[in-house]
Amino acid sequence: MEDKQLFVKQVLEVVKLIPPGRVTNFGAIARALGSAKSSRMVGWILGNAKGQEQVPAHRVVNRNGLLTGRHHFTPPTRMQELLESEGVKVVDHQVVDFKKLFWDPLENL
DNA sequence: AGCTTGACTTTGA
DNA sequence: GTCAAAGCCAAGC
Repeated sequence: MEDKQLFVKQVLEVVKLIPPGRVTNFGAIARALGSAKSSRMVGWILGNAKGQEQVPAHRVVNRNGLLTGRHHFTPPTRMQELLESEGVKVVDHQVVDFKKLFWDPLENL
C-alpha cells in the first residue's frame, strides 16, 4: 500500500523532471524505478495523478513514440499541442525524431 | 471473489 | 520488417 504510493510518487517525480522539448516512454520510467514490468502502471499512475498535481504527461509516450494517451487529455488534441508548443514535432500522433528527443530518466539519476 | 480492460514492453515466429 | 502471444499490476464491473 505504501510502496504503491511511493512508486506513484517516484513516477510523478521523474515525469516532472523531464526537460521541455523532450519525451520519454513508460518502460524507461518503470525501469528507472526498478520495475520494468510495471510499464502499464505508469500510464495508470499518470491518469491517477493528473488531477492531483501538474504533471507533463504529454511528455510521456509509448515506446513507439506514439501519443497513445492523447485520448485521456481534454481535448485529445491538447497533448499534441503541448508537445508542439515545446518544440516537439508531432505527425500522425507520433513524435518526430523520437529517438533523438527521447529522454532517459537514468541520465538524470 | 472472479473476469475484463487498460496511457505498455518484450520476445518469438 | 510485421504479427501474435505472454507478462505484468491495478482498477472497474
